[in-house]
Amino acid sequence: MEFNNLLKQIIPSDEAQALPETPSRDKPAVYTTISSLSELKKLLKRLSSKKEVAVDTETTSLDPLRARLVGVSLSDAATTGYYVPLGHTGEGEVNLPFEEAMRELKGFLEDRTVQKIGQNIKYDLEVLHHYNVEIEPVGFDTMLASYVLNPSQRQHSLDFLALKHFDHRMQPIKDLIGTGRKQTTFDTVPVNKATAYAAEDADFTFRLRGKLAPLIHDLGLHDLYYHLELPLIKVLAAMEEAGIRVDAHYLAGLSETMTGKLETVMGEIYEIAGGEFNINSTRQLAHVLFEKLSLPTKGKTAKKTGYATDVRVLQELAGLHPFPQLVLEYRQLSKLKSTYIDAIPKLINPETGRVHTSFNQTVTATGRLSSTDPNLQNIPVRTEEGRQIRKAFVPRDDDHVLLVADYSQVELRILAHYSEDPGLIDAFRKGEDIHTRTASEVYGVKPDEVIPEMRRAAKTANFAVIYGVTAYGLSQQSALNLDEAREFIDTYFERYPAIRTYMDSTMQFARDNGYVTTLFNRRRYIPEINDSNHNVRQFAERTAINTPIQGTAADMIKVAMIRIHEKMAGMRSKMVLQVHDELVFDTHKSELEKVRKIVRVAMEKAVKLKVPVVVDLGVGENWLDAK
DNA sequence: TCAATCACG
DNA sequence: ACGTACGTGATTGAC
Repeated sequence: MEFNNLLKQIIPSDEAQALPETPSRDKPAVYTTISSLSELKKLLKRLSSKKEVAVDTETTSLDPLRARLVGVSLSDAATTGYYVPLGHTGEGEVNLPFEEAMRELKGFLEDRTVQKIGQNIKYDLEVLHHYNVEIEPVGFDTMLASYVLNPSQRQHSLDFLALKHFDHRMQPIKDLIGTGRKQTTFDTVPVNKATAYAAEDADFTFRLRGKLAPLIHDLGLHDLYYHLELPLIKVLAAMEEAGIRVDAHYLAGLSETMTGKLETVMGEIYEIAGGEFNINSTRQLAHVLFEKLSLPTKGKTAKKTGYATDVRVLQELAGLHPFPQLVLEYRQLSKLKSTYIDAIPKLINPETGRVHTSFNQTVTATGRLSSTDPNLQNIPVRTEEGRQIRKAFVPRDDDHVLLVADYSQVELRILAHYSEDPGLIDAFRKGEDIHTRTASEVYGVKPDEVIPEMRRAAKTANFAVIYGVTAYGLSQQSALNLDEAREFIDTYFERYPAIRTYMDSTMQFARDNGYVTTLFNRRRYIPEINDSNHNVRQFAERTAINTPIQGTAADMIKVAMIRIHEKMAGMRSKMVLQVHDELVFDTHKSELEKVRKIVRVAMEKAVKLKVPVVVDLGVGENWLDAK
């Protein structure tokens, strides 16, 4: 039921009259079940003369690659919607004949004269692709539009957007399929109820386009939206469909090894603790560390609910007692086992034998992608034990190899571009090792006199600048103490003076406008930049510094991905993963040189910066060896 | 559902 | 004198 009507029932009618009008109040929505093939043909014939039509699919699963199609809904005007039942399984339910109906729908969905509008249309693309149906052209995605308008907004669901933009409460899906253990699938929903639900989805998707498209235009987001984010949808859909092969047999072996190691470490831990306890429980662990063993505490947890036992604390305590080191080992091993070694094989799709992550395009505040189910953007690489897990990611068969391409120092190059700092630009133009150059500048020694310790400090400082440097933060991350960190930063800005100017002017822009932008005009609002609370304001300032840099890097790789996808059309090789500054390709051996060239050029020429953009390429029989 | 922890760029 | 790195997602325990 519509929200204003709900209110009308509980407040006096004269007050209800004062509520703002919405179209649905004036004109009740008409949602129609399409109950025969001839009706479908008639409808699609009428819709084929429209400029744009909203499309939505109803299925049996949130996972588009496992989902079976249950119905399709369409809308070509506010307050109207149509539902085409295809796979309802309830007793006495009437579906359209599947093959014939799909043939008609395919003709319409692939009719290039009609722009298709969707909400999270990547999902519908993947579902329909399973039935050999494309959606083209994709003219608008309401979820993606909402994200581009405000990437900090937590929700872009249709329910949320209908409430926000139309003050309308959508019918909850829970009302149809239930929740928890009693949850059913959409195919068991009676057709009449399905129509009310599904047609409403298409209706409000259509209406939202009318609201959001002008906003996209008004905020100068046209190019970002129509030439970057919207075309990326199909690229991501193809990557998700392709998936990556995982060697489950190898991981099973790793799991056995890990179990053995864990048992050994656990035994040693219980020995010292004088009895068994749950090492995973920070409360129980803190009890053992700080009461039984009387080790000194190193501060509270973030929310101050207890004493911290994180890696930094345990590393410090490791100098005093053998126990903390064992806990560190336990933590590392159990993390790898539960999060990766045992979890990933469960997500192998039995049909394809591969893992198909979901790349989310509407999550991050900066414009980056995120990856879930499983997250393939945080596969271990930093420790030796972790690297063994990377080896499990392999080419699809013996005719393929993995090709990895990653941007070299892309965020620092973007900083050089934005700040136009002469020293930073000079270093990149000469192809110098940027961290050695920084160490040489700050410590005042020749590059060949830079010792590893100096380079390490310089490297940390270079990252710190991108994050919005503070002396305290640098001292926590490096071997420098607070005073040394202060001095290091002072000297750093003496050597790279334009960086400080750039940081100041970025913060000033944020204070004046309430937002910052990337090179592609992606916008992130930072209202806290003028907050009266010092901490809140400083956090906002670091965000203001970091977002244009991280966000521009995200823009760049998205441009490259679209170009690469176009250039690789019809080839056997597939782009399969993106990890922020890295792309992974499952490459047919016969196409290796061609793919290499396409990828290098697309990535390096995605954006013209004032410094060279450099890409490192590697090839191997698994993800680790290819890097 | 939140907090703590830790995996990645 | 403030209290601090930027951006994510998954697992586990505790309530």
